[in-house]
Amino acid sequence: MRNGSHITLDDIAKKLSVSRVTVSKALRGHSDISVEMTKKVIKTAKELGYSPNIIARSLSSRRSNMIGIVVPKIAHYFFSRVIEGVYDTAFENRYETILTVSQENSEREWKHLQTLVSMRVDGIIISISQETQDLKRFKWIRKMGIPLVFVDRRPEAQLSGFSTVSNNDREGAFQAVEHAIKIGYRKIGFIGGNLHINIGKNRIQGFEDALNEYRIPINHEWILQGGFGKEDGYNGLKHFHQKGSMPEFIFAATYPVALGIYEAAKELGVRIPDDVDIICFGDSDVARFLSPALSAVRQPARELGARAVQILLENINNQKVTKEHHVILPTELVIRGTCAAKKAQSNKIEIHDTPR
Amino acid sequence: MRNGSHITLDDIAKKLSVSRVTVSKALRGHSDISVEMTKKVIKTAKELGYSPNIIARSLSSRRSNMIGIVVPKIAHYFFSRVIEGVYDTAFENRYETILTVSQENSEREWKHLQTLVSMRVDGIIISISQETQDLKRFKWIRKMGIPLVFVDRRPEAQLSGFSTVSNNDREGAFQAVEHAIKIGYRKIGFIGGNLHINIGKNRIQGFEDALNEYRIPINHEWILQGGFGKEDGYNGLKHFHQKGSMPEFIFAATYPVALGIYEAAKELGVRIPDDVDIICFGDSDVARFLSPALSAVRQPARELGARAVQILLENINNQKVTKEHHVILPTELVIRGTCAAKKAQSNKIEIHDTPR
DNA sequence: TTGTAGGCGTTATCAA
DNA sequence: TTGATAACGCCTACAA
Repeated sequence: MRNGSHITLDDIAKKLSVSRVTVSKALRGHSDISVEMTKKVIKTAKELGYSPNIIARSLSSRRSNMIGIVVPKIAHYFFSRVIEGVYDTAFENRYETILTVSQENSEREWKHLQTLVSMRVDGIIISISQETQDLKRFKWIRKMGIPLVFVDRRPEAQLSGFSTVSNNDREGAFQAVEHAIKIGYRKIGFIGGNLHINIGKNRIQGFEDALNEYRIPINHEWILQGGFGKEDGYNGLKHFHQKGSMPEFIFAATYPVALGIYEAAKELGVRIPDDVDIICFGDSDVARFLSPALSAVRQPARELGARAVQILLENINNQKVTKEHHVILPTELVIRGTCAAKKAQSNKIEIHDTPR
Repeated sequence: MRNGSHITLDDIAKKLSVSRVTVSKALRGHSDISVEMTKKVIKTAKELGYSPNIIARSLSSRRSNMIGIVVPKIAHYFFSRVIEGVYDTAFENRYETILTVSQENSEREWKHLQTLVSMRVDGIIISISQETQDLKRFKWIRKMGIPLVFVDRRPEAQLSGFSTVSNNDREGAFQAVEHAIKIGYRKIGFIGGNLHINIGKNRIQGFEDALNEYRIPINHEWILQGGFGKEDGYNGLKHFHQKGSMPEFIFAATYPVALGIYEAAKELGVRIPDDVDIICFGDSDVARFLSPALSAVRQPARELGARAVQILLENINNQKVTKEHHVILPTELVIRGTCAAKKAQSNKIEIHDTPR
């Protein structure tokens, strides 16, 4: 908002010697106004370079036509696709999207939520940070009467009154681990996630379910939880290596975790998939160009975002009937270079002598 | 902006039997107000669950504390890093960022710019779409008195009154191609970009300068321009293949272009780097895990965004002295698997029989 | 230290 | 079909 040089409705009204209201209505194509008048108004608005003041409009109409979104990260394939879905869908529905990024920091997330409320967004979409445990903030939002939809990540704890859009995390993880078992792996580990967030909980659930179903004992030394980032994968593999106890196969809770594992493996001279094989939850556009090509549980990221917006808009427009929706989209197992077939020498590599 | 249930300054004022102004000042820590009063106000504000209405504040103060940013793409390593830099820097300066995405579409970009102006953002950062040629929109913004800074992509045509932040595109391209020449390549091609955008112009300029400097004739059949996307790389390589005239080495104008080349190569059975070697402008976090590991001209993407915000804020706060800044950040050549050494058999592969 | 008056640019309501 | 008036919630300037 700058040097007061902006043209206002009054400017147009004066020039045309009509009232401000007439101009306002004409510009919005109100049927009240004569066609002739409308044309005149639009013409001079253009001439004067009129740009409607959305802020004033929002204040007056008590409707901002903005939705807010909070994500943990942005330079991250999954989220950037989700965001894309959100933006495109919102745009199609003439909504502006206010993006905020928590950087996996719970405090920052809280600040962003408060800001979005202060901006009087009409609704909020959120995928929570890996640190977030506090439910108060969501109850507050609910009390404020602002519709909120969770995409992908949400608190695992009981929390009603919000719609959710997510993947079938348990099933996706199950399928991946089942596949690993079927090609012969038995020493199977898990890196990433945590239990207070739905995706962490459900993905490890799928992991355990698969092992149980095939009666494979779970070795808790091979389960490393914490966060969803690259550093978690990196530290995880290093940890296994250091302890001299490496699983043959690792299920990575997210794509960044898998990247971290690639990174550590390279550094340690651990060969993928020969020494440790791997699959992860979450695909990426470059996964098939990686060396080795990374297998993954593909999530319909873009659609996740799109659905979230649709549900949110529905909530916004039917404030009274606001029922909860819980959409679960299926995943798809994509097998590439990793997790393709168990390498012959897998029992050759032993605990104490990680090669290279 | 919802069901009118929001607490306002008046609510707090009434409860405390003071005036609205007192509350407003107290909440903003104005020195006018007694410590005691301030405490009381803050306390009841908290009790009532007060959330300041930023919209009203903006309208009244004629300052939105928002900056707008327009980028061509979001699920794109470079831009997501730029955006990250913008967000973090804006956040540190208590500015909210309104992100819009043109999806490489000039019309959409124009709409977004109008929306940002309508939102009365205090300033705008933009990296233009590959289609954008029209300068009128920028002149309009200038006339509106809204500071605007170009990051990375801007119109190549003469346009004054705006600050710019970019890489040393010519130099970066030059170094990359020079490197290719030094390791022995002579049949060198270029894919991506176009001449009406600075980065397209400068990168090919660097390319040509390098060839000229080393007195290597330029084969225009091996220069393919158009856009900056994956599809351009993909179509580019296919085109070379189809025509039966393949360079030994390709400089890709962007990282997505390189990915497109990888894709096409895989499909066609063209081997990288044996049949065609490659380097691209723009690094990525996974480049070193690609097969083969992709060499690149690294851009300080995050810093680009950060600097743009700094300059923009400076422009916003010194509306009068608003001088143009033109920051050019250096790039860094990162050699990995590709472009590492010329393969011996390079003159074996001939035009008509692209090997398997 | 606190309060009053006026205005920011729109829209909604009701009257002409 | 048009217009006058009163919000919307806050801030600035000035007065008490």
